Amino acid sequence: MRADRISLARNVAASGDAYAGGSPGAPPGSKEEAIVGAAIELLGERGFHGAGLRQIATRAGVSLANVYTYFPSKADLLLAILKRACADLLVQVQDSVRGAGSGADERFVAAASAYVRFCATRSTEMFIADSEVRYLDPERREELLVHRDAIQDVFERIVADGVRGGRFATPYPDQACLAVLTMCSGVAQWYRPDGPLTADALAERFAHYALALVEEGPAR
Amino acid sequence: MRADRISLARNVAASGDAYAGGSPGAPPGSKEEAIVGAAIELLGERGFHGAGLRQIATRAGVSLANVYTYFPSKADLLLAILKRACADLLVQVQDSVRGAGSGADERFVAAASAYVRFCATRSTEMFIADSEVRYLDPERREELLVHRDAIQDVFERIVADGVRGGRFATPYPDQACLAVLTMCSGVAQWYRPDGPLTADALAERFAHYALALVEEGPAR
Amino acid sequence: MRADRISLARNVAASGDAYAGGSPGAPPGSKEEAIVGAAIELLGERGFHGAGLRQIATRAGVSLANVYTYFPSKADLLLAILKRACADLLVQVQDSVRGAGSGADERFVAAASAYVRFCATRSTEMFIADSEVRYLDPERREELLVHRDAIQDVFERIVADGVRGGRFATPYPDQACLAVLTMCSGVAQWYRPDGPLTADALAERFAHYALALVEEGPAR
Amino acid sequence: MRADRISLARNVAASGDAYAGGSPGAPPGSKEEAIVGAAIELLGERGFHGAGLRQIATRAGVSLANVYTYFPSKADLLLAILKRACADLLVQVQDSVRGAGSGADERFVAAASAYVRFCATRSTEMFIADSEVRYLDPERREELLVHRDAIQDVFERIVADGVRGGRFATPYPDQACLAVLTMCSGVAQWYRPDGPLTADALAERFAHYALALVEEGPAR
DNA sequence: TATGAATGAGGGTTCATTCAT
DNA sequence: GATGAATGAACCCTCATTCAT
Repeated sequence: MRADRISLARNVAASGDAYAGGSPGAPPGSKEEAIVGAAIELLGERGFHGAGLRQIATRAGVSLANVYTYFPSKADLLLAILKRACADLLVQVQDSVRGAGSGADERFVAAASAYVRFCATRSTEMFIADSEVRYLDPERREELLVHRDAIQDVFERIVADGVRGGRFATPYPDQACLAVLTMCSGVAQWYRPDGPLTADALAERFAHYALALVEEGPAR
Repeated sequence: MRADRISLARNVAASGDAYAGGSPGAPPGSKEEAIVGAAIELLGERGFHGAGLRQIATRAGVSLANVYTYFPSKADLLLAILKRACADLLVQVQDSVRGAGSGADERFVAAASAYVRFCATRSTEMFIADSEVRYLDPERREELLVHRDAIQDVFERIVADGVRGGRFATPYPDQACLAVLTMCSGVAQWYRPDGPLTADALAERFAHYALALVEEGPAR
Repeated sequence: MRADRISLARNVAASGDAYAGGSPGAPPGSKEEAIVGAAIELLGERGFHGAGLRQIATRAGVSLANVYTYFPSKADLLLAILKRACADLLVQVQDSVRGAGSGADERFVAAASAYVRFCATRSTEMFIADSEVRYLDPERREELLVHRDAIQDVFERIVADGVRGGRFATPYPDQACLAVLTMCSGVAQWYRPDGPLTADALAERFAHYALALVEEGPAR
Repeated sequence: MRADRISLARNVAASGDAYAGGSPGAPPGSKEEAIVGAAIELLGERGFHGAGLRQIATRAGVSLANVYTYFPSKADLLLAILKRACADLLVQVQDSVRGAGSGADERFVAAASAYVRFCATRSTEMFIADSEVRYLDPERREELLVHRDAIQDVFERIVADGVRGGRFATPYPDQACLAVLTMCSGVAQWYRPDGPLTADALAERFAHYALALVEEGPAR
């Protein structure tokens, strides 16, 4: 087996990529930020039920009880992390689309590559978002799904446009969209910043795959 | 939003698809089988750390202590489940490939559709395999990765063949393979047997996407 | 101040009178019995919210977790204690009434003295019953109130009889009953077995007071 | 069961009668007064160990830390409440006695009815006084018992007078006194201002019972 | 094979209290 | 006077596991 091969199996969820900030909410250097950072790490490593608040507090250099100064419950801590990540992702995708040309293919590539880039640079959060949402109670989960559906909408609209305009030949646009998002989201499961590909290279390549999935054609 | 849309976000990991048996090991109707079945359900619903042995035992209609008659630890129970699923998957993929024509594209379609079909019919187990392997200790995890790498190998060999024979145009065969597997594995996260697509239809469609990803071409 | 005076204030709820068994349920010498005994003591000393399960377990010589082998929750432990006490009390009062003569005054004296005797001999449990019921959730509380209302009924029926027969002159039979029960129940708050009065002497005296409250008269 | 019956069991310690002021110490409208009021409510509802300072502060509309501006500890807050209630009670009983005729029976009725009236109008505080004193450390408890013994003294002196003058026939004056106080104190456990009796009516009736207990006789 | 009892460790959460601002 | 932040201890409860029966 070649040593540089990215094994789908062997790359699942190691730990360690630090929380690098993003959208505000917690001033950098604050205890709240430390808690969020530690929580992202530990939730990524051990999952929602496997990560204890005691460990999170310890890693954040904070007393256990003080976590409750910032987050009323463990579930709310998870929710806060995921809401921020989803909001950031939506913004980046939308910005990327806005900055692209007017063709459906250009906008689609922009969306997909922004999505993949985010899954790579914020991989732990995106990984958590995929794997731990289900442990939120319905009420909290709904808060998140709004964002996630919004993102899915962005893709589906572009693809629908592309199909209408004859640019994409896929006979099942939404199915294809789902396949695209599934494929791209999977990146968060195995991407390592120290791997053979940079986030940008990865994004470019997956955007290429995405185009293939919607069967972008030379039709003009 | 159309009612029949498959929301990537809203379909993550509900519970309930019953364990229907598969490879032997536990005679049907036995307590061991009941335990495995209950464990699959609960691991799917609550994850490894969220599912307690008490709940598993209760749902299986077995006393807690009796679980230890069949499995020496919780981790071994998880391992047993995943090993069986991976072995079954490997067998089905290999059988399917063997039953296909000799062309790389035919074998590739056979492999991908068998893979997807398995992810759909045994979705809970495959979902667990994706999300909970990481909680196994390295030793036990290694037992599993052998199977999973074997499957990845099957795909990579076919694609390499196809590229050599000029049937597939992808410039990065292994990357494409990874994308294919990621995309197909994702099916286990959102497939519902009561959804709009049968497992077979889904398999056919995703095999089609898979071909697109390796850029199967009309070159001959 | 005379040394032998019973101060209403100074005798509130010291601790220590051991649980001496009563109605079955837990075999004597069993861990369950030890838990119940320790719980009675500690609930008497510190109240429901003040008594920790750790202390109870420790005093019972049992591990904390093992308490849950016998009682599914702290509230259920309290409930079990109170149900048993109330049931025992009802039985003793009814037995005592049955064993008395047929006159309302005789039956009333029998009931009151049995009641007081129980409040004295099982003072801790009766004290808890008075002071901690309110911390039970409505559902569990209702289970208890059935018994307690049954006891109140016994008294009210006898008094009503006595009034009808001209034996009791009280113009407000139920009010008087309430006063009687309040007065008798209060015994559990200050009675000490090492005090100047035996339980029997106390019972006799309070039965006398009770008669005064319903204004038992020389009418015949 | 008649709907208007006062069930001894069902009337234990509901919550809610507001603190209406009384002796000074905290200017009306002040934060201190709000804290005391909220504390009375919550101590009545949940008991000393069940009522948290956070809840008290919240209900008082005050920050948690600010509670410590007025009371050095939770125990001191309880002490302050009970001292004030006991002092008020003593004053009212003494005033009532002073305003009565010179006969032992008149003074006794005055004392008892004042006592009951106080137990009814300030029922929550009196209820707390009965049920939560025991959680005070000995030192603080002693501060209270002074007041409570003083009240008991008032009754015992009157009864002793009455016995000496042949007005009361009870052979055990102090025992009877204890029974009277127990019975009257019990009012705080079940009296509801929206019940069938006004505080005044109740006081009159219980004073009547009290007379019966000391066997006030037509002897002259 | 099957089970109830037993346990140490740890789960999330709340406690009364302190202190710098 | 007033507050948000911070903490160690304790809360009730559940965990995976063991063992005698």
